[in-house]
Amino acid sequence: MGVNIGAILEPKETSLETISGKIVAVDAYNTLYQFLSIIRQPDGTPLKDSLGRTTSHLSGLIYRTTNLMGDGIKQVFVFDGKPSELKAKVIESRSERRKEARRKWEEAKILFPEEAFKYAQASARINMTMVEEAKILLTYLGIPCVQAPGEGEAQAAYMVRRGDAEFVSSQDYDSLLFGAPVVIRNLSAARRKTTPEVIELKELEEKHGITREELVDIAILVGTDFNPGIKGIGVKSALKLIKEHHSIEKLIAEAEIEKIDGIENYEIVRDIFLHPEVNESYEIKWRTPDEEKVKEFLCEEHDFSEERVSKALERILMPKIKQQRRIEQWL
DNA sequence: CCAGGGGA
DNA sequence: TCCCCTGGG
Repeated sequence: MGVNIGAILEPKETSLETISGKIVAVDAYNTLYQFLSIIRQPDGTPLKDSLGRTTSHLSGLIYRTTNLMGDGIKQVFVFDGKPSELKAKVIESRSERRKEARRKWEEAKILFPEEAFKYAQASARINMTMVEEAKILLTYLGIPCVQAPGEGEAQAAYMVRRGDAEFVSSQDYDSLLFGAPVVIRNLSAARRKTTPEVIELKELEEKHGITREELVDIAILVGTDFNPGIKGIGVKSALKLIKEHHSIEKLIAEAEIEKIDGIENYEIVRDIFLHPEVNESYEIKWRTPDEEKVKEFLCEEHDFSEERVSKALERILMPKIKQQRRIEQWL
């Protein structure tokens, strides 16, 4: 998933307190996928309501969003639009991979139960219903949703560039290529073990002495969702090549690479990252959460525990009053 | 993933 | 308070 440039990045640890009061543009698809693949029983079965409908994505959403809201973090969810036709190959191969994983999952459930979970994870797929349900829940929570015409990460990056948000929240790095100044990873509830970390585009450029255009060319050499990349070239060697030659054109001209298999369409891919299609007239507005609607949707329709949902909602309606009391007592 | 309880 | 574990839907 996404582009594999992690090895040349140096994420900096941060904290929820640092992010408090700031706006985060959340890569919705990435987040939902994460929930769907991880929130499962040991045998790989996702959470389901009494009618057998999957609810893992809703469970993840309600608890995390309310936790972050309680910590004073504002979220706007950005949803994917139509995928580029160049993604057809990737989509096809992912679909194949999932089919194979599903088969292995069924097999493992009987023969190697301890392996079942990982195959279930690999077979996870976000469908249209899940996306619609997520939008409904977020709307009831008063969290704005922005629809991208194309790539959600491109839209989120644009929103940060415009100053409408401070970070893109995603586990993938693609939004850096789309020009997001700051990406935040591991944004989750406070008591998790993993700490949130930020990657700044400017720092990355300065550290390696490259421009974003060059970074995009590095990614193309390695492989993106829009092209396979050159076999045998990882991010380290791609960085070295581009630092030396500055562009794929020159790299080819100077005959440094023998075959261009896997990067034939590099000009188009480059254009996708540098000039993506975005919606410029979105509206971001936070509303007061509709407690009753949230409870109706989650508890009545999807069998969530009313006690748990109420507690989650309390976090947004009384955000961190405890802390204030403690300070008052001290004074 | 997150909630909540139990034990150190 | 922290860590670990189990269940959540």
